[in-house]
Amino acid sequence: MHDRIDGQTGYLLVKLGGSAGARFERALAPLGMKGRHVRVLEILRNDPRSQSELCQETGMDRTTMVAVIDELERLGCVRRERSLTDRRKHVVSMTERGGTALGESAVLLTQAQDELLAPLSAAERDRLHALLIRLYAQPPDPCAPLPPT
Amino acid sequence: MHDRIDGQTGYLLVKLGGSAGARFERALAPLGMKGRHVRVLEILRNDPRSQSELCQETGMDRTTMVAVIDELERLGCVRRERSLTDRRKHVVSMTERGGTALGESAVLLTQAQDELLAPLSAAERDRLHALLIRLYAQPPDPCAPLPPT
DNA sequence: TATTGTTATACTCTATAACTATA
DNA sequence: TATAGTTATAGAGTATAACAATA
Repeated sequence: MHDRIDGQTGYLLVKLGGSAGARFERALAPLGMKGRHVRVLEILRNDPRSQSELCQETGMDRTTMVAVIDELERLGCVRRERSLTDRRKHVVSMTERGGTALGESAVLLTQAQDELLAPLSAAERDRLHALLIRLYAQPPDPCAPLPPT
Repeated sequence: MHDRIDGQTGYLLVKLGGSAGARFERALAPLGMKGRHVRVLEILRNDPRSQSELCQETGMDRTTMVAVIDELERLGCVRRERSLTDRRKHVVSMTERGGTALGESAVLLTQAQDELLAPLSAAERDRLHALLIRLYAQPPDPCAPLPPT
């Protein structure tokens, strides 16, 4: 009796998620970026988006998005322009420098993930991935209102 | 090429950890408690501890611990007393009411975990648990400096 | 001097409300 | 009137610095 919550699967997930998140943020620090910047750049890789579209796709608040785009602009990774068709909108597009930063971040993040998953064999990683996908795809309460990293 | 970070195992872990954490916090809300209160109560279940001992065992900052103990005291779950042997220390002990609250929280958290793991069979849950334990026990950078829930 | 607990303070992240300009 | 973006502001959560009491 008296199952301690600490040590159970759900809590392990919380703790590992937290430490994985911290690990990824640490990996990105040399670029002066955080996870949320990368997530925006990944969306912008193919096509420009308005800020509100970026909000919808990331789940971020629009006031947070203003700050994130400000920071990406300051880093030279992104450009803001008035939309010609709807002058209320800012079209955000990725610059060449943004593409470079995105590539660098992918390298750093992949490396950090490899370190994180180092204790597992390739087959075990695949099994873990498959199990997590199953959890993530859960229909009721589908992990929707996520604290965005 | 161009592996998107989104969708990879490490990022799944971050997202699932976040949503699992939110789920647990939501489950505890009816008790007026948060995860960190439960973690402290679990430690106090067997023996009283000083605040600094609680800090060591939880990884929480001592200023944060002051607030957490304040809140638990206000809920009547915990009692602060001067140590007789070292009058600098506050001995924190769990009250009967704290024990009741801990029991209730265990029920709520177990229920929340069952919902979280619902998509998996019992065997799959065991496999997931085993994989997470392996990751958690990782020697280099052992998930130590964790954002405490 | 060092440690325990405390307070005041600051910093990050996030969200709410109010404003502007456009539609 | 509704929407896009912005600003100011406030609320959690956490951490740093300074302080009082005690060792």
